[in-house]
Amino acid sequence: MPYRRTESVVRRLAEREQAILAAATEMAAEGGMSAVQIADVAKRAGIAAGTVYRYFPSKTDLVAELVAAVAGRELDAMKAAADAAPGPLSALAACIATFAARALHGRRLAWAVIAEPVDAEVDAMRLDYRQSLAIELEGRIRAAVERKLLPDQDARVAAPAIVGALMEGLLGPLAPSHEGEAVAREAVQGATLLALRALGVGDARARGLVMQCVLPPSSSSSL
Amino acid sequence: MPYRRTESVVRRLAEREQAILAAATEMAAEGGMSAVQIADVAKRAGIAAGTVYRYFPSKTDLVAELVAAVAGRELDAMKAAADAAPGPLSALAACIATFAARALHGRRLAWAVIAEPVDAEVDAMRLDYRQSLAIELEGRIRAAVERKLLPDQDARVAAPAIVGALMEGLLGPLAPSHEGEAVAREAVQGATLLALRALGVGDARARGLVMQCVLPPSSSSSL
DNA sequence: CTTCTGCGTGAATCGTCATTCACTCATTTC
DNA sequence: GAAATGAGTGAATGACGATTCACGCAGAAG
Repeated sequence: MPYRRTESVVRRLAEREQAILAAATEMAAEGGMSAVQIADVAKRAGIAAGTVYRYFPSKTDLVAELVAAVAGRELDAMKAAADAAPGPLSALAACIATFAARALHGRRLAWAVIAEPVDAEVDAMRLDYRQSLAIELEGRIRAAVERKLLPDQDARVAAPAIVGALMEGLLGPLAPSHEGEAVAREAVQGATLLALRALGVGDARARGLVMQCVLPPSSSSSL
Repeated sequence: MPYRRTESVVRRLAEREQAILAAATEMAAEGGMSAVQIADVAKRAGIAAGTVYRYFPSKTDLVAELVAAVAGRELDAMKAAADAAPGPLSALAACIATFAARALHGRRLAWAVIAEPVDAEVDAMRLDYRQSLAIELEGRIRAAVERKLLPDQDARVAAPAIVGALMEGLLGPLAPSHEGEAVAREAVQGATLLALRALGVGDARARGLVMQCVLPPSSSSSL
């Protein structure tokens, strides 16, 4: 009978794979993408460098899974928040506020996953995330435009622009530090307000929407 | 008498320095920052790799000068456009439209200089540019807020957010291709409109401002 | 014309990481 | 328990680029 993996071995292998992924994610969250180095990831996961290659064919694949995992969580959160909203505009607001709040909470990781410099191959994976983000927003924008809740506009341009505004305003190196919880909340509200106005929601209406948005507690972290 | 550089030699040296800078800028414009490699830059400038180091102590310094040169031109253009405008809001609109139009024209270079991934040291230089951009906008926003032409807001957040929105909407990898002159113009107008609305200018008013903005001809390229 | 300074050269060097591989050891099979 | 399988190891390898340097040569000084 050929060699077969015992269940306990299978579990250990799966755990180890998760440990590697987790270690890589932590490295990214702490030091950005450039800190994700095989030797360091391996050390943090408590294994040898070569072992990483028993689980991931290349660093690119590892990073791709990392990005996919983080992106999936974030997109799910956005969709959930939006789908729970009463109308198209509220959904849009919820979507934006959720992204903003969660991104701000796991700031460095969000930046690493969405915008930080890496090599071309990894970049392709990140594009997927950005695209998913943009597409999610795009759909919500289109829905609102169709019902005349927003002025006519090209959602193809608007969606990425909103993503860019939030990234740069909240995450980018120029963004203020957002230390305390209160400050962070304010920043998220300000950014959301700005984004809604950008789409053509009037200032007063936008303020109302922002206030209605129960900001997701930072509990379900993006880490 | 000690060795002295003849005037003709001085000129040649200066020309060569410019040639290196120009070559580096072209490489960045064509292939992004990662294409700025000493060996290639040297080849394009018609010199040997080692020679580059007679003019720039390190690659970082070379890139820094590159960024500074491009940034200076762009900032000047923005300031000129804004200062020629009749009022604070027009100035803001002109500023944004000018940045958008010029960035779109030299798309790849603008992206390379402002947002593309590089190493930490080079990044510091780029921060300066982004900061200058943001500060320029920030001042204009503050001026408009003071005169009650815009709703109260934190210009520290708004300015970078606008830069981010323009970058991501017009330059980023997700942005549509903007082939023809007409399409590009439309994209710039759309982005400017979005930016103005983001700051709290009403949709109608914003459209008027955009229309008034005589978009700078693509003549004074950013290359 | 001779000597001297210093620019230009580009092959060699150095550093940084990802990736590989010959080997050891734990687990499985019989 | 012995043989077979494959997981884990980590030093060695390789690739990629920036940076250096000893040498040849053009132009400057006298």
